[in-house]
Amino acid sequence: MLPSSTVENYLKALYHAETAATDRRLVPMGQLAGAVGVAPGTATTMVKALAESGLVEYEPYLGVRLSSAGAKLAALVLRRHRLIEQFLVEIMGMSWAEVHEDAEQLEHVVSERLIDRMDAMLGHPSVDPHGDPIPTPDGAMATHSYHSLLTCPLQTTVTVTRVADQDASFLRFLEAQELKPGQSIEVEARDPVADSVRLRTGDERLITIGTKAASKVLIELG
Amino acid sequence: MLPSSTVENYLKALYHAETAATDRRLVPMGQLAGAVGVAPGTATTMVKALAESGLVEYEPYLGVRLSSAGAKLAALVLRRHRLIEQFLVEIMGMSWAEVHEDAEQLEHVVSERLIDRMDAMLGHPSVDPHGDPIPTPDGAMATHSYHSLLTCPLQTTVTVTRVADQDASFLRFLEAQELKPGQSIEVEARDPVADSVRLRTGDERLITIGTKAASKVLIELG
DNA sequence: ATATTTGTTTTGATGCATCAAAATATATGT
DNA sequence: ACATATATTTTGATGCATCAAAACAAATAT
Repeated sequence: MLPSSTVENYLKALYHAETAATDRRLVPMGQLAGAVGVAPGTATTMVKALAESGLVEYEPYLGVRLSSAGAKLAALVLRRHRLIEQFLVEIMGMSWAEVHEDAEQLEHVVSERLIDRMDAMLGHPSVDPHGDPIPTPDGAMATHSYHSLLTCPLQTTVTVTRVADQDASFLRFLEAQELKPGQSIEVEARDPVADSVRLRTGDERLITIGTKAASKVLIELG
Repeated sequence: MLPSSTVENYLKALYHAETAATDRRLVPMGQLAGAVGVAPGTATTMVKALAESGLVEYEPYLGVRLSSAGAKLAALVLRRHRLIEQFLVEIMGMSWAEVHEDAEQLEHVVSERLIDRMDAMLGHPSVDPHGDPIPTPDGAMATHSYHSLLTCPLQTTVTVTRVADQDASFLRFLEAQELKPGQSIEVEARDPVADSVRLRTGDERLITIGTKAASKVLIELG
């Protein structure tokens, strides 16, 4: 009855695809297949099985979306993943850049008991090291909507609160540039032609990053 | 190239079967199948595949034994298992009675990085919470030979050093009776007819346990 | 020594997750 | 609107791990 790692991974990928999209359309098969890392036909087959179990709604040729049961399950996988990341960083002293792959494996095998223990040791955190919100045990997740370095006001002090990318080298870059969640910065200027954003960091250094990178750094004002 | 959880479980079961036996004969298929929890035919099939990969030596109808490569791999799985158990008890404050199943799952997915980190946090322990020795990263394991409460001298203070059973209720019993590794006791008397062993615990309580249970409590003198 | 019991291997099949390539449907360009 | 390009589904097959039951071998009993 309990879903296999494979099922959990499909649901997680769908969850990410759905929340990454601005509108709430169906996720096309190709995109899902790409996210999970399988051939398109494999995703079709799997999605039909998931629809059979009531975890997704599938519209042939159009795409797929999570059912409420599927969304809840996805949230619980995300809860495990994010608590594990927080644990690896806070308790085990690992770098936020290197915990993703470990969490990716562990999330499918940790027992509820163990997750509860981690949660308690961490003081029931609401976000993980990347600022991603940690769903509650019943699958509810705070859905804050953020500004990014691309959309926030200029010349205003803002605080990095979340980083929407798990790539290790990008995370190491942010760490080196003092752009981890919690740190304060200011956007000096944006240059659409140069496709760049200029920042003043907390320690008054000026750095310039591309807009794609800037869009992944989410902030809140103040 | 890396062995599946299934392979790791077969090797682990073989390792346990081989070290549990006093002589060093082949492990019969039925026993292996039972230990792994599969039908006999399944074990035969799997063992032939393992032999193909050079991890075991297989003698049809007689049984199977680990090759040196297989023994090394088994030791590394045991290393992961035991470090995880020690971690769950020492760092996460879980009970020694409840960590086995969690470790059973985690041992197949923890990365080397994570295991090394645990090892360091624990100060490179040589035994786990049950007193089982932890193999080194190159697969070497201290093979101490122990007395048990069945074989040790009477009226002599001994120290519990290892418990050769992972059953949660047995472990809880030992804990309640102050018979965990490290605690000092004395064997008062043995009664072969009653199939029992009478003990005086550290706090001078007298308790009587069966010989089967007594044989699982390993001790050293002093 | 032969029959019976016990243990092992073989056989044929199943479920899950996957792929490549063929077939089909949808979208796009001019 | 039609040809072309792109995306999706089907089809047929594969690998791994498993089972049940039939066939077979080894040990045991009388």
